[in-house]
Amino acid sequence: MELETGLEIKDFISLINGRVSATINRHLNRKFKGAGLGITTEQWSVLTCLWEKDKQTQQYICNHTFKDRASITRLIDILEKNGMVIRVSDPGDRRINLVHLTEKGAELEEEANTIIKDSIELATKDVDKKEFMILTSVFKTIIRNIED
Amino acid sequence: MELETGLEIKDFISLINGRVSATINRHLNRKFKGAGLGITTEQWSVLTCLWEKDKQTQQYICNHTFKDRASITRLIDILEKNGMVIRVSDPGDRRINLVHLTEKGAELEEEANTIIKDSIELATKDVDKKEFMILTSVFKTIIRNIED
DNA sequence: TTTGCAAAGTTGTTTAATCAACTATTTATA
DNA sequence: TATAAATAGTTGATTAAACAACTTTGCAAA
Repeated sequence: MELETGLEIKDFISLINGRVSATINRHLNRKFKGAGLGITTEQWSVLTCLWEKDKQTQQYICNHTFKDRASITRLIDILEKNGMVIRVSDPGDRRINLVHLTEKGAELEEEANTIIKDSIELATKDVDKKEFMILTSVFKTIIRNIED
Repeated sequence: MELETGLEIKDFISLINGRVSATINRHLNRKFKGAGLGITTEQWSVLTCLWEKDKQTQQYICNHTFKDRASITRLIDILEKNGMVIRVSDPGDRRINLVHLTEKGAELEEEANTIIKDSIELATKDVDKKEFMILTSVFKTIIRNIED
């Protein structure tokens, strides 16, 4: 099946079914597990927000991870259960939870970043920087075209 | 954080967290739902195998959708429950199920493909064909680098 | 022939995303 | 001030992926 834009539909299917991101995710989750970090890549994406700036609201974490409120509630449930973060109710606005890193959660940063960095370098071996920038810009266009 | 390849780590994060494929998936699932098709994009990816050639084994469907056996078992459970396909045991090798399209399942093809086609054209508006080909080739390289 | 191994599927458990409905709190407005 | 609307977060239901353990069936080598 061919599209009016001249693109082949099957070239789009790995994007639809998320084969590339699923492969990267699987790879990284195995590395995390192998290193005994005790977190998944989804939980890692929450922690990156806090490593950058601790004590954020759940809403802030939603915006920065592109996940919805329900997903963040449940990811933080697990992170809290596993002792990586704690919820602290904001005394100034009691609707708000400020998510605090624990020492255990803070300590993961370095090792997690090393794994991420190594994996990205492995994944993008032989990928030209210019080509990667094109991919990034195509992504932005697609998101702009269809988001919400 | 910068990588040795000169790539920025944050440009890779939307790939890790699958933001683009998740956005496409969400968009398509809403279109399918809006049109009352009664299938998800994951179920659609199974059906595409059968529309191309009916009466395939579950293993064949695994290979062509890049999903694992357990996922295919459950997707076919749902498709069978909803009357889109039926499992028929192969008399020549009783380990094998041949998955048959029902009339209902076969009839979905045209409408589903129209939705897919329209959505892809919307998503790739203003995306240059040459740029899309680069994206496809970068994907192939990444998968080759890290798969299994 | 039997013994063992490979192949095709299934099932249980955990993690996650989506969507809709819900509570609690705060802010705006009439 | 009373009421409505917006914001922050939670919960339930459904669909899905990953992984390991499992059953059944077929095949090959000893």
